Order: sequence, then structure tokens, then C-alpha cells
Amino acid sequence: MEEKLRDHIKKIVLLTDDELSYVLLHFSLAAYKKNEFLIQQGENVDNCYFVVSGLLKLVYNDKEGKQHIVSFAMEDWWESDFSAYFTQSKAKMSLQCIEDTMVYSLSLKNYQKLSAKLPKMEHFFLQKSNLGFIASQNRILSFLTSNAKERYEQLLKQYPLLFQRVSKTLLASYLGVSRETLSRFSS
Amino acid sequence: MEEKLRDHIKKIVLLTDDELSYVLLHFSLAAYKKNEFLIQQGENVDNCYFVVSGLLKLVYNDKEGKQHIVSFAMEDWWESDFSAYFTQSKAKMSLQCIEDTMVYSLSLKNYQKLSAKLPKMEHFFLQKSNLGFIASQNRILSFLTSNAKERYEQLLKQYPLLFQRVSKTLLASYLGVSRETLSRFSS
DNA sequence: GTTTTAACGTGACAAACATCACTATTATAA
DNA sequence: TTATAATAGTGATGTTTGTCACGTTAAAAC
Repeated sequence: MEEKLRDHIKKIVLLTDDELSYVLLHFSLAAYKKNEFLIQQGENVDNCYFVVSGLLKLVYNDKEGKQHIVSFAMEDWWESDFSAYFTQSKAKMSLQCIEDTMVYSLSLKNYQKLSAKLPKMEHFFLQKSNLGFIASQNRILSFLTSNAKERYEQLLKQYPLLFQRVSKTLLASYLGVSRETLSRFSS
Repeated sequence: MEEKLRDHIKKIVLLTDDELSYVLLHFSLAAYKKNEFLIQQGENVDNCYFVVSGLLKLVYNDKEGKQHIVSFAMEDWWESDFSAYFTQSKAKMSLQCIEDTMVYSLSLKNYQKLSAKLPKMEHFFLQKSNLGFIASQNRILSFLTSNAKERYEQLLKQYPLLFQRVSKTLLASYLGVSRETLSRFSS
């Protein structure tokens, strides 16, 4: 269990065993059941999460009650409503389990403490943030350059595993297309 | 000139005057004319840029020769093809001047050197990266939740200044809508 | 100052996509 | 096990948006 997070960090920064143990003290393990919320739209966001196992969706619910999936979070991914997390404001999005999920939680205080005490951890977070930014920009690019069917095929190619774990309704909501239109792509 | 970058950094991290002077040594000032390229699609990306004055566009050119604007960079913004910059690969996008522009350039080596030698600078870059990530996610959200006209009005509201400096053709390309459709919104 | 190029608006038509309605199937819960 | 809810496919229809074509104005280049 702990190995997952340990290995994940080691891939990016070289920490001594003592440092790693110290780092892990600042996380707490938690288990959530399918459909449970880690973050509720409108409430405070105390933690960001490292997904050990399971699957999460980061969802924005609009005024008409439609849900829009900003992101899926699978094993080894970091997720939160980062805007609310960093600025200590109310969540604009919900984070909810698609499957039973285990996460390591990191409070903002501990995030800041680790960053301040261990420059290597700040470096780790910077790498992660840069990668997240680049991934987001690629997603923007796919909205600019591709129509719904092409985005569907790109996703199919990039994350084939996702299609066995996520309903087409959710995929449609991630791709920004209606359930019906997406359904017609497969046929 | 130098004041701009100095003040920009000071807003986020507290550096001594000596530290600040040291930091600034790693940047180099450059001036570009309207339509000049800072980055050319397909070439190496040696620098990221802090915009002192002027206006840039980050553009992806697709196979059909259509241009898609991933981002505008105005005064006080950081820009590059960050994916290519960080991974030392060929640029997928071009960075080009919309107006005469002055920038401070930072090579990847100097970026890494500053990050390694001054934890405060790594902290600075982390803050910037987090903000960039959040901004990108908001843009994704606007693609998911809004149609072209709504995105147009959101942009008008968020960056009213942009409309005096950028042609409607470019705005359309940023919003992911055709020039003609955007033209019909104003009337 | 004239030529050339880019920018803008607009009509006509086609393509992409959303919405509504209905049915069938599969999970989930009682 | 049955009842209930979630998921998925599909036809019919309307809206949104893209594309092509044209004319006009304004700016840039020569």
C-alpha cells in the first residue's frame, strides 16, 4: 500500500529512506466506497489525493443540473479541486468515486510543510504540476483541433483501459458530447 | 525594464536584493518585432519567456494549415511550448508576436540552476505552474459547459482589453469557432 | 499614392451535434 | 426474486456551427 506512494515519489526525486519515511508521515490513508464523495461542490477542500487504487471523477455540476467531467483520476494520479485547495476557497467541483477507491490524503498544511522543509519535495510537486499543466493544454488543443468523434478516438487510443471501467455516459460527459451522439460513434 | 520582472517575482517570494540580482543574471532581455517568431513549430525550444511588453500568441498549426491559438501571452505572463521546453523535444507549437514585444528569456539550464540553488525560486515556479494548471482547467471547463457564444462573452468579460489588441480572426481561433460565426455574435 | 493584403460582415447551404422520445438490457437494491 | 434504477441504442427533428462565396473597408507595402 505504502509502497505505491513511495515508488511514485522515488521515480522523480531521490530521497533517503529516512526522508521518505518522514514524508509518508504527512499522508493519511483512506478508503472510500463507490459513489462516495471526497470533495463536495460548495464545501471546503482540505486535501489533495494520491490514488492508490480505484477510480475517481472530478465533476462540475452546472445550473441546469448537468454534470461535466473535468478529469478522471486512476491509480497513481493526483487529484483535487486544486483551485479551491490552494486558495482555501469553496469547491467549484466534486470529487467522487466511480469505484471503491483507496487514497493517500495530503492536507494543504502538510503540503506546504513538506515543500518548505524538503526542497526535493517542492521539486517533486513542481514536476507534477508541470506535467498536469501540459496535459491540460493538450486537452485544450484537442477541443480546438478535433470534433467529437476524433476526440473520442484519441481517448480510446490514449486510455483504452478506461473504456472497460467507465460508462459511456461518463465518457460522453468527459468529451463534451451528448450521450446519444457518442453512442452513434461506436456503431 | 528590469523592474517589471523584479516586481513580478517579489509578489510571490521574498528575496534579498542580492538574491534578486543573482536571479536576474540568468535572464536575458530580447526584443522582437511584430510577426517574428520566438519559437517555430518543429524546432528546438531553448527558452521560456517572461513578457515585459507587447503581445504573443502560442499557435498550433494543423495538417490542413489551420491555426489554433492555444494561448495569448500579455505583459507579465510566462510563455513557451512548455512540453517541448521541459522534455527537450521539438516544438509542437509556434510562439509568435502579435505586437512588437520585449521578453526576458530563461534557458532550461538556468531554470534548473535557479530552482536547484534557490528553493525560493523553485517555490516561485511551483506557484506559477499551479496557477497555469488551474487556468487551463478553467478553460477546459468552459469548453465543456458553454457554447461558442457563451465562451465569447466570458472572454469579453474576463479580458476586455484583449479585444482592442487582437483581430476577431485570432479571437475566433482561440475560442475554437469559425471567424464567420464569431462575427455573427457581435451583430 | 497606388497597389496589395488582411480584416470584417453577411447570405446560402451543408454538416455536426443536441434534444426528445421510446425501447431493451443490465445492475442494484429491497 | 421481484422491483427499481442505471445504462445503452436508435429514430425523428431542430439548433448550432462550419464552409463557401462575395463585397467592403482599412491597413500595410511598395
